[in-house]
Amino acid sequence: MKAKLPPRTVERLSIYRRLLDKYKDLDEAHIHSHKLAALLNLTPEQVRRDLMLIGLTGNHRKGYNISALIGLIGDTIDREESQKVALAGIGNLGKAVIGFIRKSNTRMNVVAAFDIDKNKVNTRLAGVPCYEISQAGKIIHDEQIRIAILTVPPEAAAETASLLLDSGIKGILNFTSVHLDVPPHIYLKDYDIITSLEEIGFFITD
Amino acid sequence: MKAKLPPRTVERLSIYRRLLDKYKDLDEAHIHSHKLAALLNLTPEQVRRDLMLIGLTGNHRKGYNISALIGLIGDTIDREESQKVALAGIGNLGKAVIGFIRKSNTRMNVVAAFDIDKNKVNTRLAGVPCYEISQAGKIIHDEQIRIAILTVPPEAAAETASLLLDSGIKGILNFTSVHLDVPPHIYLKDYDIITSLEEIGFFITD
DNA sequence: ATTCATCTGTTATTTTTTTCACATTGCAGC
DNA sequence: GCTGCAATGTGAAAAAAATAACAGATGAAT
Ligand SMILES: NC(=O)c1ccc[n+]([C@@H]2O[C@H](COP(=O)([O-])OP(=O)(O)OC[C@H]3O[C@@H](n4cnc5c(N)ncnc54)[C@H](O)[C@@H]3O)[C@@H](O)[C@H]2O)c1
Ligand SMILES: NC(=O)c1ccc[n+]([C@@H]2O[C@H](COP(=O)([O-])OP(=O)(O)OC[C@H]3O[C@@H](n4cnc5c(N)ncnc54)[C@H](O)[C@@H]3O)[C@@H](O)[C@H]2O)c1
Repeated sequence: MKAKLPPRTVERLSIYRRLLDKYKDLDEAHIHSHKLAALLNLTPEQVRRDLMLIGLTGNHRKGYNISALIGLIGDTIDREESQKVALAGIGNLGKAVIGFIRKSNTRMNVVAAFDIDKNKVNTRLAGVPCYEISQAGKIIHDEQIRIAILTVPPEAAAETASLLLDSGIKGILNFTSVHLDVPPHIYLKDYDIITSLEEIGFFITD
Repeated sequence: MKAKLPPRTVERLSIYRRLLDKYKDLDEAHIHSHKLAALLNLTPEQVRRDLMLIGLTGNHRKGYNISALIGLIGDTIDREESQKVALAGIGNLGKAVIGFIRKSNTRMNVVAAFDIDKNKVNTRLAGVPCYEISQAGKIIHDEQIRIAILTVPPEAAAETASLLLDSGIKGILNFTSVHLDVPPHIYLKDYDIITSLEEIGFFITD
């Protein structure tokens, strides 16, 4: 299991599942590659190849069975059980992110949030317990959390990241726009809205 | 001007500039391709190729002049003057995004925010005026805003997007996780944190 | 002034990703 | 039960992106 898949395919698989989760209750039990492609601005070939790579066989007439598809994507890209996620920095962005993940139907499970601000600790946010950042080491270790979301202010980014890594975090989603120097076995993903905006600005046509 | 550049290169150019903006005041006037690459987890060849594509010539011994680099990236990826951006949905995420863009040193300029909640309109957020969503059409048209950020609740996404497009918006950065059906000449960029997290979950190694 | 190590600029190569093309399959309708 | 249309599954081709390789440039050291 867990064959070597192209990163782009993994990304799209996650997107297929998110889209189809909304479809699975209503109307059809099956979907065609070209329908799925049209919904996501992809090509039908791309969709078929992705599904081929995970070994899903569609019906030549009816298309792909939606619940089989969702199930197999899960078997392919999810770990055994739901994965625990920690979040550091309960500001506007942190709150939005926690709320969003909680509302989404995903196996990513935010189980702890950390902040330095005493007013924010010992509360719950969308069901997630908030702790002092000083407790992060212990909690991440005890709960075996391996993924962290970093939404602290830029000044605190480097320091907080190294604390997280010392506690056993293996992957970081970094929103701080600060470059983090992480060892090669750590999976780091940066997201910066400015980059997205500038790309849009470059490619729009009047 | 504005040669046909690969999307990946445009993305990285934006990232180079954001990083180097922080460097330009202090220490060195020049930077080597391998230094820049190391700071961003890229290869030196990739950096050199990107800079070659925009016609930047480095000094064979000292590397690239940082201010020349910043200037040329601007000449390449920016439009004439700063670009106006509108934001719809002043919730937690919307507030975080406005604050972030305002603090960043970018030519992307958020000039209007819209919400349906009467308590939020006629205030200012990090200097950005907030209006009723019903005024969006007029303001976007009058101010000739062409880029919009969508941070309304999922239920309102489709409706708000079509309002924005009708008002003259050409590019949308969509955070709602709802699929938007836009005409082909509109540049749509979706961002979904769940996809990023699931990708991290798939690629981390224990 | 010359040597030399090091870095750039660019062509060539490899790898990755997407698209094409089409044989094969399954079902609806006759 | 055939027939034919409309899908899928997949090798092959093409395009895009990343990496390698190296000639030529430059300034530091002597
Ligand atoms: N990448 C993007 O697209 C994007 C968008 C918006 C914001 N951001 C960035 O995300 C971060 C958070 O933004 P925000 O608007 O939520 O800011 P915020 O100021 O509202 O929240 C920051 C939170 O971090 C807490 N904090 C401060 N130091 C800490 C520490 N050492 N350990 C733990 N918590 C600490 C603060 O108490 C606060 O609650 C900032 O770095 C901002 O630049 C990025
Ligand atoms: N993609 C991501 O990573 C990500 C992360 C967090 C949140 N989100 C999404 O972003 C959106 C906003 O999230 P949030 O946490 O800020 O939610 P929120 O509820 O705090 O804010 C939504 C805002 O939109 C306003 N609004 C509602 N209907 C509107 C309309 N028709 N026109 C204009 N404004 C309207 C509300 O008054 C509110 O101020 C949601 O769709 C959420 O799912 C996405």
